[in-house]
Amino acid sequence: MSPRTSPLAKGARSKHSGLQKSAPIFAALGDETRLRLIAVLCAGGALSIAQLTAGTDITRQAVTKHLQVLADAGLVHDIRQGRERLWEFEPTRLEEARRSLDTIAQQWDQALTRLKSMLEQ
Amino acid sequence: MSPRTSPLAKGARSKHSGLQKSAPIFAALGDETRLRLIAVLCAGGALSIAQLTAGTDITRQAVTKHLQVLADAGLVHDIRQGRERLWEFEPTRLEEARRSLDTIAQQWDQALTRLKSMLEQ
DNA sequence: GTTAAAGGCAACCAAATGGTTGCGTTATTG
DNA sequence: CAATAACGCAACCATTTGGTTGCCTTTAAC
Repeated sequence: MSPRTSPLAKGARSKHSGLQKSAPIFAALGDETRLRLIAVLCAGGALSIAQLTAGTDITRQAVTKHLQVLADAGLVHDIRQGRERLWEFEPTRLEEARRSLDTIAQQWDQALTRLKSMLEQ
Repeated sequence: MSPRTSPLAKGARSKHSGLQKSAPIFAALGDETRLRLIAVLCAGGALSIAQLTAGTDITRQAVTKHLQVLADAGLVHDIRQGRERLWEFEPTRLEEARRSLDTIAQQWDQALTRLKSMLEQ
């Protein structure tokens, strides 16, 4: 039997190298509170920390931390304005994440197509 | 001044309720190793734990744990076969995640459109 | 029927995460 | 200028996470 080549070997891995870059974006999206913040921000424009905290059951500090995580992932950015700090949604990185999921879905479809054509022979 | 209603209040939140459901999926995707596993699985069909471990610098146990996380999120499933346990990609939940990102992007576009039309008046 | 491969279980570990509280700073507002 | 609103900083905490090691079980191969 020919020794099965490992699918995760360096060579094979480099083909998918674009994907791993978006792991931090997904990680930032992988929290209910942060998803809620994103949803609110992308619907309502620039909001202050106090505004974003009102109506939640967590502390302002917790919200600040979540916003920082989102900012590190490039999903939001802040605008200093007087004694307030307004936060705004940033769509660029989200598009990256969308393209990543599209890539995966495409590869899956291709694999299915290949499998199908092999079965038809 | 009318008291600014909190954007995260229960009423406003229920409008976006579909989103929070996909937080666990994003969390599962939010790790480089797991993204790599997904990429390999969606390209190569069903693979065993040993195969998935070969070529990585982490332990078989670590891979097992990652696969379990992906399975909990519904992104992969396993097939017992003899002494092996084959893992396969499951596209359903990934589609959910895609739709979530689409929803966010849509809402952002709508917000921009509204803003634009307000500025034009 | 041994031997070796594939995997499961469980304990353990360090670091990251999600959250809190307390207190200090900056900027409005009256 | 005094009061207060909005925020920053830092310490602290429990839990989760990503990973390891050691050992046991199951299954295939010879």
